[in-house]
Amino acid sequence: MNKKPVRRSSKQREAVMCAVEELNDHPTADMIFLKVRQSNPSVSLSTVYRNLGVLVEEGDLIAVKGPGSEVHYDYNVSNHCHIQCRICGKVSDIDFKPVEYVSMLPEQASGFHVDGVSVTFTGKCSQCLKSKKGVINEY
Amino acid sequence: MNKKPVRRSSKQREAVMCAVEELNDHPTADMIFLKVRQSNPSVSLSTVYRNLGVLVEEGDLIAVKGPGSEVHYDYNVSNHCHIQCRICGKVSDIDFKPVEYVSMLPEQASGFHVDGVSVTFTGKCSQCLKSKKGVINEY
DNA sequence: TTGCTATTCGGAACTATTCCTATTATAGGG
DNA sequence: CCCTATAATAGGAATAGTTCCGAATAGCAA
Repeated sequence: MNKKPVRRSSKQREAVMCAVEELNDHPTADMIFLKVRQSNPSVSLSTVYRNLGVLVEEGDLIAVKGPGSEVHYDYNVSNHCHIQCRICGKVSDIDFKPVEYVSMLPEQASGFHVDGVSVTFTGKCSQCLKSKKGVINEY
Repeated sequence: MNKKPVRRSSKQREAVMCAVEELNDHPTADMIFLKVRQSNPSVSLSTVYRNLGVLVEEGDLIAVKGPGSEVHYDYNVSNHCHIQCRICGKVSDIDFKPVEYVSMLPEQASGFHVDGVSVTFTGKCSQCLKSKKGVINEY
């Protein structure tokens, strides 16, 4: 029945969790990898990815997908949503509780069993409003 | 200053747009490619991608990103949102108008100039609720 | 028709992520 | 404290989805 494995602790997993908290700005896997490497140079990229997956599965992190191609990770697992800059890809928190809408919608969802919402705003951050670089992804 | 090119019509672009409409169920680039190939076997995958990009840019299509890794395309450009099945990846429309919330939020967005929202629900579709396959992406 | 350049095909390149394999580390008994 | 089962690791290969490139073609304005 494919039961989930018993979790064991590991230095690497702790280091990954730590890095996300210290970076404190919705880092990508690559940014986390670089951060972890600073204190723990032998950690591999695949270890970072595997542990991010585990931490998300355990509910210790949230994975945030926006218009860009990379996944960002958030250690703030409370009910809130995000905004991503179309130009630099930066992700910020917005204090808005989308989960209130979940309970409203299951019946409209044509046969789906609804278990989550992701509300992601897009726009341009204050820095990118000044400088005029190309857009990373125009939706 | 990187001004955008003058658009020309092309058989291929029309075929791509047609395919999205005919498939009528939030197809991915690959599904669109296969559909276009049926009537137009010489069209290349890169042409499909380029035209999807153009059509999205022109506002003729919407690109939908969910928990899966592929982008889905929607010819319904009206104000609504989506739900995606965690298991099979299927995307469906939900008749709910997220744009009403956009105007509420710019000031909370800490310096961002907000220009869009994407509200995507996740869950399990009726078909996948019966059969018990593995989840494509667990957030 | 001519000239400009947007568009095309086809495949190579790229990027983010996952998978693979041999090795190491962890935790729960005995 | 040692044994055993198996979770986790490093490192690199493999994959998937998408973008890029270059030479050839095609749309459109003059």
